[in-house]
Amino acid sequence: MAGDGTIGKACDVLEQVAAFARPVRFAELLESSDFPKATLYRFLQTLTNQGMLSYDPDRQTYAPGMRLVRLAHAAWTQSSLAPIARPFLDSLSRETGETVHLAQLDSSQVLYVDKRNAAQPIEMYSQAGKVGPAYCTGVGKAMMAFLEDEALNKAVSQQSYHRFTDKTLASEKALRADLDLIRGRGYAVDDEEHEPGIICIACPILTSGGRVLGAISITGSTERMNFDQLESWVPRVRRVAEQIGTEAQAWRFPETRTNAHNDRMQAT
Amino acid sequence: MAGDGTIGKACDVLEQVAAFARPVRFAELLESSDFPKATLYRFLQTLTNQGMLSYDPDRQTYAPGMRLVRLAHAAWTQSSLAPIARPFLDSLSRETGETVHLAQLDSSQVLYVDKRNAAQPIEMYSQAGKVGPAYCTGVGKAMMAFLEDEALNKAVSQQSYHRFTDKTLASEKALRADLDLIRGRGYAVDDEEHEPGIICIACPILTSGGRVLGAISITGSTERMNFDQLESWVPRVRRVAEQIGTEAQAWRFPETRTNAHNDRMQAT
DNA sequence: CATTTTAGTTCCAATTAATGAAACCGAGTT
DNA sequence: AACTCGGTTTCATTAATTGGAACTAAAATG
Repeated sequence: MAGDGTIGKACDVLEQVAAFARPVRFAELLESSDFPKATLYRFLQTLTNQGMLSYDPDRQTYAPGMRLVRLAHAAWTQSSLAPIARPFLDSLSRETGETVHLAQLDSSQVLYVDKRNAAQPIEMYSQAGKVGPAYCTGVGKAMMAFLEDEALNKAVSQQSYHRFTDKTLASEKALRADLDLIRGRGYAVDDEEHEPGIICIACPILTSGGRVLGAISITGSTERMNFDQLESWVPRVRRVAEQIGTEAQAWRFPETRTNAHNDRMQAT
Repeated sequence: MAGDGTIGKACDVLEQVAAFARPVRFAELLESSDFPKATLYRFLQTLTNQGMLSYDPDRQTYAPGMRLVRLAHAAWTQSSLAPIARPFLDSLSRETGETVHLAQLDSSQVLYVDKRNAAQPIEMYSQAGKVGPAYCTGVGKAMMAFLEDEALNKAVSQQSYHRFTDKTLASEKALRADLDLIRGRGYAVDDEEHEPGIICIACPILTSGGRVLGAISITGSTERMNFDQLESWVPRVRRVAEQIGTEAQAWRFPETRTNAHNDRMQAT
C-alpha cells in the first residue's frame, strides 16, 4: 500500500501476519509477500523482539503479539468514539433491547469500536477491533454517504463488492444510488445485504461542520421484527448520534481542517 | 528499551505516545524523548501516515491510532488465552457472581485480556488491553511466583514498588517472601494491596511442564465479603485454571522451548 | 543408508534510507 | 517592527537496510 520507508514496510508485514487469521509459517508469509527471503526474515525477527509479533518456537509460527493489545487499549481510550459514546450506547441498548453497534471508518473498512449485545453485558475486544465491509453494512453506508467527494470516491472505489446475499449492492453504481438516498433521508438501512435474516438501521455521527466521525446502528433479525419496528427507532438513534457528535467535537474532534500539515499527512 | 534499528525506535515512539494517557503535542513528546527534533518529527509523520498514530490537526496532538485496534483484535484472537478461556470465565462468573479477570504477563506487567463484571459491579477499571502492576495484584503475583529463576529475577527487578495503599508490598524483599508463600499454597491473594477495599484470589495458568501462561482471579470488595468467602472458591478457580492450561497447551502453547532460534529471539 | 529437497538462517558488499544541525516559517507577543 | 515559540524543511553526513547467494538442519525420497 503506502511505502514510507522501513516503518511502512514493517507495518505491511504486521498487517500481513494479521491477515492470516491464524498462526502462520515463514514460508507462507514469504510467498504472499513481495520481500526477499532475508528481508522478510529480519523483519519478523525484529517485530518478534519488539513484542509486536509472537513466535511459537515449536510450530515455528508467527502471530500478532500481545504488545498490540496493550497499545490498542490506549488507542481505543484516546482516539475512538467509544469512551464518549458509552453512556449513550448503554441507554440505547436498554431502551431497544436490541444489538447496538458503534463503528468508525478505517481505510475504507468498517471498524467496530464498541457494541452492546441484546442480552449480555459488554465484551471488549471480542467485538471491538473487528472489521467488516463498508458497502453492505448499515454503519458503513451511513458513514460513506456523508463523506466529502474526494474521500467518498476513494472509499467507494476500494470496496470489494462481494455478493454476500442476493440483496447485496454488488456494484459501485448500486452503492452510489443507495448513498444518495441515505444522504437524503439521513439514515442508512441494511436489508439483509450482508447476512441473510439480519437487518439494521444506522445513523452517521457528524460534527457540526458535517465531517464524518462514525456511525451507530441498531440490528435485528427478520424473524423477530420488521423494518417498521426498526425504523421507529430512527429518531431516537439520530438524536443519540447528534449528541455523541456534539460531545466528541467538544472533546476530541474539533472542526478546523485543511492546513498545510493536514494536506501532507493525507497525501499519497 | 531494546534498540533494534529503525523499527525498535518506531515502537518506542509509539509506546511513548501511548504512555501519555491523552493526546499529546509534539513539544511534549520531544522533551520526554531522546530523539532530536527532526528525527522525532519524521517518525511521527510516518506513523501517522500508517494509521498507527492519529493526528488532530487543530490541536496538533498525536494519539495512538485506530489501526492498532484492528491489529490488536487479531492478536487477541490468535495469541491470547481469551478465546480458549472464554467458556470457563463465563461459568466462573455465573457461579460466583463476582468479577473475574484473565491476565497474561507482558514485559513484567499484568495485561488483562478478558474480564467478567460482577453481578453487582463495583467501581473499578480494568478492561481487555489494560495493563496493571504485577507486584501488587493477585494475577501478577500468581504468575510471577511460578516463573523460572531467570525470568522471575527479571520480573521482580522491573517492578516499580509504588505504595498504592498501606498494605502494598513495596519492596523486592517483601514481594519475594509473598511469592514463596504463593508457590507453596498454589494461589495468590491480594489483600487491598492495589486499591483499598478491593481483595482478590488468583491462580496461575500453567502448562504441564510448569511454564506460566497466565492467571485468573476472582475479585471482591471488603464491604460485601471477607477472605473466607473468597478463598472458598480457590479449589474451583484452581480447577478452571488447570483446564484452561490443558486446553491452551493442546491448541496453542506446546511445551518445547530452548532451541537456538528461541534463544536468539529472547536475547538483548 | 545415501541423496535430494525443502525450510529456515546467516553473510557481506552495494545501496538506500535515516539522521540531526541548522535554517526556515508562520502565528501570536512584546 | 522585532522577537519568541512551536513546528517544519533542507541537505550533506552517517548508519542502516538490502538481497543475492551461500549455508545448515531436517525432512522427504530413492
